[in-house]
Amino acid sequence: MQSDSLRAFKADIFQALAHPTRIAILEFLGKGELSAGALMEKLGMEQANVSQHLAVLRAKRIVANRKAGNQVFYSVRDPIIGEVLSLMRTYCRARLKETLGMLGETRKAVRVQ
Amino acid sequence: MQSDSLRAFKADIFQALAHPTRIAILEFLGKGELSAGALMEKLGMEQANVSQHLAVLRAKRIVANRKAGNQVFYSVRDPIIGEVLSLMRTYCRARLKETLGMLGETRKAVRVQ
DNA sequence: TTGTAACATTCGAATATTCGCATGTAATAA
DNA sequence: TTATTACATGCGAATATTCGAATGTTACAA
Repeated sequence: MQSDSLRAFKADIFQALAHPTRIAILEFLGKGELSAGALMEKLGMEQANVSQHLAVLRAKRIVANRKAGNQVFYSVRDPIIGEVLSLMRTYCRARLKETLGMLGETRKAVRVQ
Repeated sequence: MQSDSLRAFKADIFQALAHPTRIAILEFLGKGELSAGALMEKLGMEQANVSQHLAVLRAKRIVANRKAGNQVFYSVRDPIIGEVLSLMRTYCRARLKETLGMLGETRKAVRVQ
């Protein structure tokens, strides 16, 4: 049986992944290390906002940060996170496809009417 | 490039997984269909609370429900969810082990002092 | 020293989540 | 019909998350 504290830990990590901006950050970082400024540009969002989301990912130790002079470079600590995101992408694509398929059936039904 | 709506969808699913009780529910359902009452017993929680968490999982279409007379049986719609949880378990176990290891190092360091 | 670029943090308002408690509903038994 | 079992839902308080706006901090250049 699984301990409650392990479940709490998992829930904490899922919570950290439960935001579109943080998912985007982790997807960008999956291709390699990036500075906070580069992430900000790629995301097209406010600097403070990106920094706040990075703080969430740092607090949960999902990303590591390396200072290089003026800049701070971020990277994903464990590649398993990338696998989790990849699996979730597969899942969501299948669900969306299913939903669109259902819409198609509805259209057909309406047309037949 | 990935669409924002796909990321929002993923974030929504992660949000649904971001609670210890819902993780426990999905782990129990991973072994097979269970009634709401059986889940309540296994979880040792209030009926209304379990029902609320089931409502969250239903709203995101992560679980299916089948009425049989007086009871409602729940099941996980897509086995990928089980894979996501399994991967996250691997991740969290590694992180916890790492943390415990660091504590060990600290003890050693203190001892050496 | 002063200035500036690159990030981080704090604060407050808006919003969302979670829980206990009470109540509602559907199926069935008496 | 009335009662009971098995779930679901509505409500309100406590708590957490999120964002923009303002302010700090650190490294380095002038």
